[in-house]
Amino acid sequence: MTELLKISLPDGSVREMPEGSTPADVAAAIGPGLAKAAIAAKVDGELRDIGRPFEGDAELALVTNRDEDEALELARHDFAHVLAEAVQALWPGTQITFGPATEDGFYYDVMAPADRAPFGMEDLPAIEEKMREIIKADKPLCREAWSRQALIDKWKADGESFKAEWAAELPEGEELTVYWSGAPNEEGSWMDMCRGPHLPSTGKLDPQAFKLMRVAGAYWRGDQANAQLTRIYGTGWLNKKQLNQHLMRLEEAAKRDHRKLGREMDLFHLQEEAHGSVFWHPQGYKIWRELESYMRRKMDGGGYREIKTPQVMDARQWEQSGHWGKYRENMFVIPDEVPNTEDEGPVISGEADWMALKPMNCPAHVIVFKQGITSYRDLPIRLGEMGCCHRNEPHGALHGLMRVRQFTQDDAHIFCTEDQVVEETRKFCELADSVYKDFGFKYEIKLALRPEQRFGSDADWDKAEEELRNAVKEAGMATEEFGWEELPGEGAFYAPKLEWHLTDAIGRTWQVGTIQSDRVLPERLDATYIGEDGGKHRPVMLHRAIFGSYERFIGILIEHFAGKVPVWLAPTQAVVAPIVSDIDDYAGEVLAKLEAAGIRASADLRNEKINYKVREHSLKKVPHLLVVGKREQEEGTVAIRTLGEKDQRVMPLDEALAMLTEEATAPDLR
RNA sequence: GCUGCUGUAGCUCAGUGGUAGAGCGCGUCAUUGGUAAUGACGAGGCCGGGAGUUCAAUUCUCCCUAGCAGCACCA
Repeated sequence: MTELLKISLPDGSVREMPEGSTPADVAAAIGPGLAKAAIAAKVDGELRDIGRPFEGDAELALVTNRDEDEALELARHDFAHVLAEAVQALWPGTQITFGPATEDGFYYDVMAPADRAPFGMEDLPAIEEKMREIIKADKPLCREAWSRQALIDKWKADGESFKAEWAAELPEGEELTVYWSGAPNEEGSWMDMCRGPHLPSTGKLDPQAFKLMRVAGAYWRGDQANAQLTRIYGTGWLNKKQLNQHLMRLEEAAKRDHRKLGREMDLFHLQEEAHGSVFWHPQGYKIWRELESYMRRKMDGGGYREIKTPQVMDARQWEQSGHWGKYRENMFVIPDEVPNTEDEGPVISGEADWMALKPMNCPAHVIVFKQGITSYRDLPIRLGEMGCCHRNEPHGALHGLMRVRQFTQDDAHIFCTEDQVVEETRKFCELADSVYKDFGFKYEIKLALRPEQRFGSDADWDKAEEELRNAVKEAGMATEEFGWEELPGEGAFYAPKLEWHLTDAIGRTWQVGTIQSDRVLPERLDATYIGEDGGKHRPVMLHRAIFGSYERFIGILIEHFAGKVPVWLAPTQAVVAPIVSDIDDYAGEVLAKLEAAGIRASADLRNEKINYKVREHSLKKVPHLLVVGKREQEEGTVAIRTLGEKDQRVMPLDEALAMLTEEATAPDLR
C-alpha cells in the first residue's frame, strides 16, 4: 500500500497525494484552469520546478504569472537558456558559459566557434527567430541529477571547456543538476548545467515578450586575464505589453539624456582636446552658479567655513597622505621644472621632482587644520571647499557629465572628537535631507560596511560602523521609508561610509551624497588637538559631500527633470515675445521690469511669427514665455505661456512679476 | 584599460575609388503674422589625425585619437 503525502495549501486545506506526485499533479487535482496557469511551485518556501516530485509532506504554494516577481525571474532565466540553445543550434561549436536573469532581462555569455567572428548585432534577428521557434515548439524542460565527474566528462566530450572548468569547481558531493530542453538524450534536445528552477516547458514563455538588445564583450568570470566572451543581452517579460512598456521607458531615458539636452539647451559641450572635462556655456553655468550659491548658504548655515586650497601639490605630500601609494594610477602628475623648449620642445629632464593635481581635497584640508594649535574647545571644525579635483579615470569610464576627469565637489571635512562623531553625522543626515527635499528627490540611505581589504583593527571597525548606524538611527532615518540597508563589503578601505542614493523621475538611482568617518588620514598627516587634559589627541575626520560633484549633480538634474529644471535653476527663466514689432517698446519695458526684479530674462524681438517663437523657446525649456501684443500693451498685461501647458494666462504685469519672483526664489529662501 | 561599433557642414544624418549632399540652424530680402516651424535666395566642409595601396583615397588597409554600448574601474 502506497503512503499518502500530506500537502498543505495556502488556504489552509490539506490534500493527500500519492508518493511520487508533483506540484503539477496537485494543480491538476484542484482544477484544469490552475493546472494550465501554474508555472512553478513553492515547496516549503523554496521555488521549485512544478514537475519535481515531493520528497515528503510539504507546504505548497503554486506560482502563476500573477506572482510577478517569481514569474519574471523564471521567464528571464528561461529566455537565457533558450538564447543559448538558439545560438548553438545556429552555430554548432559555439561554447556556452553562463546566463542569468538581470534586472530587466537576461544575458548569456557565449564564445563563437573558432571559424567565425564574434557574434554581432547583425546576428540578433536570426537568433531571435530561432528562439521563437524553440518557444513555439513547447519543448519540455526536464531536470536531471548528474554526478560531478559524469558532467565534467560530458562537457569535455562536447568541447565545452568553460562548462567543464566550472563543473570541476562546484563542491564535491553536491547533487548537480542539468536541464534538458526536450526529452533527455533525444535527437534535437539540448542540455545545460543549471541549478534551476525552470518553467515546465519553453511554451510557457511568450514569444513576443522578449527582444535581444545588444552584444558586448565580457570576460570569463569577469576577469580581464581570461578569455573574452560575447555577451548577448536581451530584455524579457511576461507578455508583449510589458515588453512594450519597457521599450518605452528606454525611449524616455534616451529623451532625457543629459548629453542630448545639454547640446539642445546650449548648456555645455565636451570635445576631444579636453576629453573628460566640461566646457560650460553661459546657459549651463547659470545653473551651476545658482547651485553653488544655494550650497554656500546651506553650508554657511550648517556651521561650515569655506576655504580654497592648491590645485597642485608636491608628490611628497601625496606620499605622506597615502595617495601616492594607493591612488597614483588615477592621478595626473607633472614634473616640477621648466621644460626645455629649444628644438621643438618641450623636453623634460626626467630628474625633476613630481607634483600632482589633487584628486581629492582631504589632505589639503588636514594641512589647513594643522595650522596653528587647535583646542578641543574649537571642535568641531568644519572646513568646506568647492574643490576642483582631477582624476585620471579609465577612458572607457567617461560618460558625459556623469563621469568626468575634472570635477568640482561640494566637499567638506569635519574635524571632531570621538565623542562628537555621532552628533556631527546626525547633523549631516539632516542637512542632506533638507537639500534633497529642496530638489524634490526621494532617496535611500545605505551603510557600506567593512571590505575584505582594509586598514585598522576589527575593534575600530566595530566602533566606526556602530557610530554611523547610531547617527542615522538618532536622525530617525534608519527606517524602511529611507530605504535603510547595510551593504557588507562595500565600505572604503579606511572607513565605513553612509551613502545617499537618489531616485529619479523614471526610477533610476544615483549615489550622490556620502559621509565617511576616517581615523587613518589624521594619523598619517599627524593632525592633533589639545584636549581638556592638556595633552595631544587625534581628531576624527568626517569626509562628506551632498551633491557629490557639480557636474554629475547637474547631469542628474537634467535627466530627472527632462531638462525642465525648476524655475529657480532655469538658465533663462522668462522670455518676452512680442507678436508684432510695433510692440517691441512694450516688450522692452516688460523685460526691464523682469530684470529689475532679478529674473533671468530676455526679449525675443526677432522678425518671426509667434508660433515660431513659442516652439523655439519651448524646445529650449524656458519655463515662462511672456507673449505681448497690442491688447497686452493697451491693458498693461502679459499673456504667460508656461512650459508644458497649452493655455496661456493673461495677467497684469505686476501680478506676473510677483508670481515669477516667487518661483525664481531658491527654496531655502522662500 | 578591454571588446565591438562609429567619427562627413553648428546640429541630425545620406553618399561615393575620380576631392560631396539633405533637413534643421545661420545670413540677406520680402512678410508684421495671437501661442510648437512664413517664403525666397545665399554662405558654409582638410569627409577625426597619420601612414600605406592606387594614376587617383572622404571611400580600401594599418596605426593613432575621440565618441557610443557593454565589461572592468569608481579609495
